[in-house]
Amino acid sequence: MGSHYRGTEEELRSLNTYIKLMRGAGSVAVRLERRLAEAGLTERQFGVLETLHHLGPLPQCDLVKKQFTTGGNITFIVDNLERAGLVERQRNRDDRRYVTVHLTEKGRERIATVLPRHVSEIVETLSVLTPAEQVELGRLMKRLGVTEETAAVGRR
Amino acid sequence: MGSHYRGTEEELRSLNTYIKLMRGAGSVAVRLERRLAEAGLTERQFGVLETLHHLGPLPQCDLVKKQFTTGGNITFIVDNLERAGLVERQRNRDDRRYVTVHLTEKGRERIATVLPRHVSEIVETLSVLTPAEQVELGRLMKRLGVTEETAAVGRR
DNA sequence: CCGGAATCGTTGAAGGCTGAACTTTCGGCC
DNA sequence: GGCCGAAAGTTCAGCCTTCAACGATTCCGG
Repeated sequence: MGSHYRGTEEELRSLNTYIKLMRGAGSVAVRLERRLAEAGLTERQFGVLETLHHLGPLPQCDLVKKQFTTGGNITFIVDNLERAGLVERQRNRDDRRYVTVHLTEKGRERIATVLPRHVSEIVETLSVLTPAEQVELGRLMKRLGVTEETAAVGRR
Repeated sequence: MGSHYRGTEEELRSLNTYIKLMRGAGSVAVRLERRLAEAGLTERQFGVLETLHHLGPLPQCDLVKKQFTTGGNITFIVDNLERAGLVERQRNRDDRRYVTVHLTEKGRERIATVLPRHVSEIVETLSVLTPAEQVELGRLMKRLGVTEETAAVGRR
């Protein structure tokens, strides 16, 4: 759809914005994922660790809501984090349907070192925009994000 | 990283913008992918068809550059498009390393019906912003996208 | 108290993406 | 001409994601 679509002015403007939006967001995402990969974490894995870090142990259903993903996916992610020794599962005693996920000591250390680095990477990435521009970008993107029932996904 | 990160004002601002950026971009992408799926196309498949539609037959290496993806991925995408009868491969006679991909009649029909629908979906999605806001968003995202060698990806 | 409905988590199939190793083919340099 | 390196595609293993089907557990209305 690059530049060669013949259409109305409105269409060309929208397409142009759309392309830049997707390319830019992809560029930012790839850059951050690359840094996380160096620490042996997926973006989603990082998200789960970070949520547990700030909110404490949570059942998987809560992680589903926080991470905007599916139950099967959380099972998969927690499987991998557990295999890496970063979290542990614990069946809830009161309501045996729930499985509480909590950080291990290793998980706490990992997120404690990765989080600050990740934050500064984000700051650095966005530093090509002035503070006012960042606020404006946030405002515009929020309007785009709230569209109807499109709840899913925080990456891609 | 939702709202509970303690840091400098700069960090909080950047994180806030980052969250909204990813959520918004994801929301837009999911919405559009859903519509393409109804037509039996992946976003990447659509991208390849659309490129061939506008530029004519191309070797796969050119598709790699246009679609910002990897060689293995293009092979995979073209495999699927070929299996669906939408494109055909043709080994180049002058330089037998190249494989030229061209649309079939079925592929031409498919892209001819899907493209306009996709464009209007984009227009509708972006219509929550005023024309001026769209231009501004494009300007900001372009600055974010051009960062260094981060060439990859047009989605996520 | 009991049976259906809802919730939580798991599983497996299917699809897509990446990166690295590999084959084939071509170009250039001696 | 012959060899080396570069380029185009392919293949494969590994990972991530979704979706639908399923078992386990709890809730709730009658």
